[in-house]
Amino acid sequence: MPEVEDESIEVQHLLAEPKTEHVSVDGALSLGKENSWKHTDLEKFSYGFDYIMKEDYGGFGPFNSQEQFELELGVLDGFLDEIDEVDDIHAANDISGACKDFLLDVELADKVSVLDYAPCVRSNLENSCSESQSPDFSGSSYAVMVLSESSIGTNSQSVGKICSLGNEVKSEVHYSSYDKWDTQAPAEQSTFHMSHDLEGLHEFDNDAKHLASAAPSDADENKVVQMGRQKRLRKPTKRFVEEFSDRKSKHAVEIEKSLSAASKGKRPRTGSHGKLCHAQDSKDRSSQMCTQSTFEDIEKLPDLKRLVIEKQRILSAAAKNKGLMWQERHLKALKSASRVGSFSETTIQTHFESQRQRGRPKKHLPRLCLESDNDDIASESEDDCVKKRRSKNSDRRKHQRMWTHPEVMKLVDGIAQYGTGRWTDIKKVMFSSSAYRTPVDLRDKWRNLLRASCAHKQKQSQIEVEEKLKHATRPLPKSILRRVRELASIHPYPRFSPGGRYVRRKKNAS
DNA sequence: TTTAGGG
DNA sequence: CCCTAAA
Repeated sequence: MPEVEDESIEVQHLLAEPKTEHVSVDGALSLGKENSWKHTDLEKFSYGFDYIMKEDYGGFGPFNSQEQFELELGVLDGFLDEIDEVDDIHAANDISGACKDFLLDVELADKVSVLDYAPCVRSNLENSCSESQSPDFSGSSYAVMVLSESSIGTNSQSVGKICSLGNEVKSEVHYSSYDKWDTQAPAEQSTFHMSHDLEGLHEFDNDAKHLASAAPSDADENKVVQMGRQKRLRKPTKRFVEEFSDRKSKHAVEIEKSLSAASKGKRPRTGSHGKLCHAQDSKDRSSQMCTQSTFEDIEKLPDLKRLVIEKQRILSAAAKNKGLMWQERHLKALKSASRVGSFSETTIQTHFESQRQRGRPKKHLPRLCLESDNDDIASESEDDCVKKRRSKNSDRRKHQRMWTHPEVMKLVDGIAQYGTGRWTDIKKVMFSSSAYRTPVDLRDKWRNLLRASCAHKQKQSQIEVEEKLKHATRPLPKSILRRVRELASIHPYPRFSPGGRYVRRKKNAS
């Protein structure tokens, strides 16, 4: 066990070394987040990562031997699975961003990491970006992860593609993967996922050709060719499916809000919107086609599988929509941040932080201009907007972000320093790095803290309170509570009486 | 724009 | 967390 830990730390260190606080490949990949990485896997991973960075971006490099070829494929065996294990597959979106940010940091620090792959990555990323930029994949950052797989046995080779053009980074990762789903499925069912020459995915043919030309033996070539032919989407893991469908409604609401906001013209519209429109639209077509093609076969499938497919359909819809709020929310931060570097920094950091907070919705594919979802049916989308606007009022509590204890402590410190009433200052000083905490948020949180501390103060129902705290996901430590109470007496918040009870000002006070 | 207060 | 009013 200590061995595993050591390795984990080492890998984390290597990957995240340039800037541990904000950006880390480890954060994006969720490496080390779970202990599932075995010692050997870690070794493989670090080697494979290195190799990919050096050779595999933009296509397979030459292989010295059959063994090496297979090794490199095997090296990343857990790669996709890990991404799947991350709370959602859109973590992939951040991988490229993380890479880029990582590179920027490496450059800035003028420090070459131990792996010494940074320059290589950069050039290859750029090459890849400019080379394979196709109409279907142009636009701002989003990610596509698709797997194709040979039909031979259970050892499958897959190609994952990660595009993030918005970050001016496009990366490709080739790996092999053992697809549990297919091995569980009877032979005749395993074809249900096959998609037939999807336009949006035509780049896979290119990948396959890369592979084919690089593959040392005929056997591999065969595999590779089949790979290209039998393009299919990887089915999301069960966990992914469940989480996604759980959040689906929430994201729908988010979109509604953004839509109405955009229609009101209150939200800033920048050039990136247009880009996004294009990219998202293209992606929508791809995913639509994917889902359609899977849908065609739905009749033939058993009920269980039909259910899964239906879920998948919902997922793709949700996936398309999830980025909207992300984009809107980050627009402010992006505007104030410097153009290139800070972009990925902000996004990555946000993603990283959200990763640490279980149960919180993650930020996802940037996605705007839903109206363009159905180019053919413009009127329908208008109707949708109306419907959404109508149901919008149902719940206003959207994109909430759980307050972590460190955050609470920062807030308390800030109040101790500035007192209540200077929330903007506190925000600037204590929460400068977290764009998602507005001064209003801080104030609201302080109000809640006061309430909590006051409730704790009242002895009568202390048992009840403690019960509640137990049930709470993150009960406030007594130390924090105590500080809040101290601070409350030093910096009395206007509407709270000294006694601690929340006093509402009478509206008709004369 | 920021803060206060209500929902 | 969201919204509005007021400063």
